[in-house]
Amino acid sequence: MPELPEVETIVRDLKSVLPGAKMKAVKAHVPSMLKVSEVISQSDFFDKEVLEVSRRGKFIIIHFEDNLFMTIHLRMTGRIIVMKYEDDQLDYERVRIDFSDDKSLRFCDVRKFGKVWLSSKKELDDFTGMVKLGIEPFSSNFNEGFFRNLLKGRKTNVKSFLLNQSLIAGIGNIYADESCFYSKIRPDRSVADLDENEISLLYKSVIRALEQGIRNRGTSVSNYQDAYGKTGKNQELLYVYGRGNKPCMNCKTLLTKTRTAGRGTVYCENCQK
DNA sequence: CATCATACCTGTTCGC
DNA sequence: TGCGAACAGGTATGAT
Repeated sequence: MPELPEVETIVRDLKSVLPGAKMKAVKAHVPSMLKVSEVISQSDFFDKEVLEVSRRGKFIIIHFEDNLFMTIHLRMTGRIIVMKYEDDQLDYERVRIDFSDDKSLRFCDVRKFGKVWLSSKKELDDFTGMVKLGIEPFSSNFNEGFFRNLLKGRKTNVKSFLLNQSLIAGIGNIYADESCFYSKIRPDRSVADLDENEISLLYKSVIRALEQGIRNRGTSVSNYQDAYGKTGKNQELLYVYGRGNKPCMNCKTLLTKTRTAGRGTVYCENCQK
């Protein structure tokens, strides 16, 4: 659920409220969800100012002065809310970080898959697992040629390829299915069978799907909300994700729901070849 | 190395 | 209506 567009939306929200604030306290209601690297302690962050907020794949990175970093991954049901300082604990609140200026960041997560890491800059990549991430879809290096080279020699199917974070960072189940529909390619096709035209179309479709998601402040299909607790609008623009057995918006054929790459996958048998 | 299956969780939906 | 099974999906891990 929270995929690149949802995380990007939250990061933009955080950029407008966190820089300049100083961390005052950290409280992990579920201790296993807060990981502190061995070379620092959480008290090192106290009174340190937030310099900037950024994103890498589906990771949220909060950069503090003195080269200290707080990294957050929402996994599937994670949510971040920035609110005024209050003592009330939110539903499924797992980690609470209080800042100066009456601000409080709450990390809520029904299923407890999400994580918060505290680390120095030096160990940031290895400690969080970000080191394994592939290219950013919106980096200038990610052009059609790069995409073609990524596919070269692989035998996996299109869906698995798109979901593999070590190749391209940020695509999840929603945008993978939508990208396949845009490019009229079945998700279970082998990438080795794609012709030049299809590769080109798939590349453009990935960018189009992610851009549209960001423009609409994310897809709220289950419980995704931005940092202010508001839902996105992209769910109104989905062609296939979550629409199994409903008519294709293009040809009215009932959409097929299957399992590919271990995920629920929806596509149109008529439109996608 | 590449690929695939499974575990991690818990609220929701489905089938009988 | 009630209850248990299946499902939801991002990623680390282990198996092949």
